[in-house]
Amino acid sequence: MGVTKTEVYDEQHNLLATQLKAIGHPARLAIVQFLINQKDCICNDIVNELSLAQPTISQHLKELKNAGIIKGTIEGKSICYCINPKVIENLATFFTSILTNLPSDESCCS
Amino acid sequence: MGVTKTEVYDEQHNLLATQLKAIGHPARLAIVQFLINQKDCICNDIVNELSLAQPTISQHLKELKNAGIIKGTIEGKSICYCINPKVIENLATFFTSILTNLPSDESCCS
DNA sequence: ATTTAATATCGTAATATTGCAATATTAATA
DNA sequence: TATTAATATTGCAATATTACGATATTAAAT
Repeated sequence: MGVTKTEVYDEQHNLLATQLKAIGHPARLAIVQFLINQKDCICNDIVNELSLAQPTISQHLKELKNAGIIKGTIEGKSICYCINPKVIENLATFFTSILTNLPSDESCCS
Repeated sequence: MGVTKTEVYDEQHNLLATQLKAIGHPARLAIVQFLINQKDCICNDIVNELSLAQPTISQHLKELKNAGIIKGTIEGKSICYCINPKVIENLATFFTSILTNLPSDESCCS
């Protein structure tokens, strides 16, 4: 089949999964980290940085944008892509809350 | 092609991407959350909880295990699967560090 | 030793993803 | 308005993922 049965889970789950999946690719992770380190964040710089063709990177940027990880604004001939702090905050919260909810006594799998 | 060019990125990147990708699926996310809420964490319970067939869940558990997200120990007839706190801690750190490294002034994409 | 219950593996069909060359679009500049 | 530079879209081949039925394995219980 190959189709993820999204209808089985609730909205929150699917949203979170979409965001994690978007960052869960080395190219897109590299793009995210590049955006963090950079002040000016323009696609062509990324093309020079990563060993991927321009269309490939454009596609990855699109996916990151669809997932809400980055925002893009047209800036003349170029485009300015930036991290969307809210989504990152969400993800940070998700993982830290897992940590606090873990049973402190390792009764299992220890 | 369909092949991710992992050789283009460094080890750290690929590892992180693997872990994020593993959790970035609604079924596996649901499994992780189920494990958090549960004391006894046995596969058959998950089968009853999620609307997926047993082989499908077994496969997802395998992927989570391969990515190091969960650990499993045989417990008689059943298996006890648990969250691996170290990996979750890593991921939490990753996202919180992104937040702290973001430029406070929204000079871009504001 | 059989049976039963829990989980894993195999095989396979359907769909998704990755990557890129070719091409299109868009906006600044000459 | 032609040219150029930056990015997006299209089309496609190769591979990966998802899901599940059928079947195998494993260990407790009878």
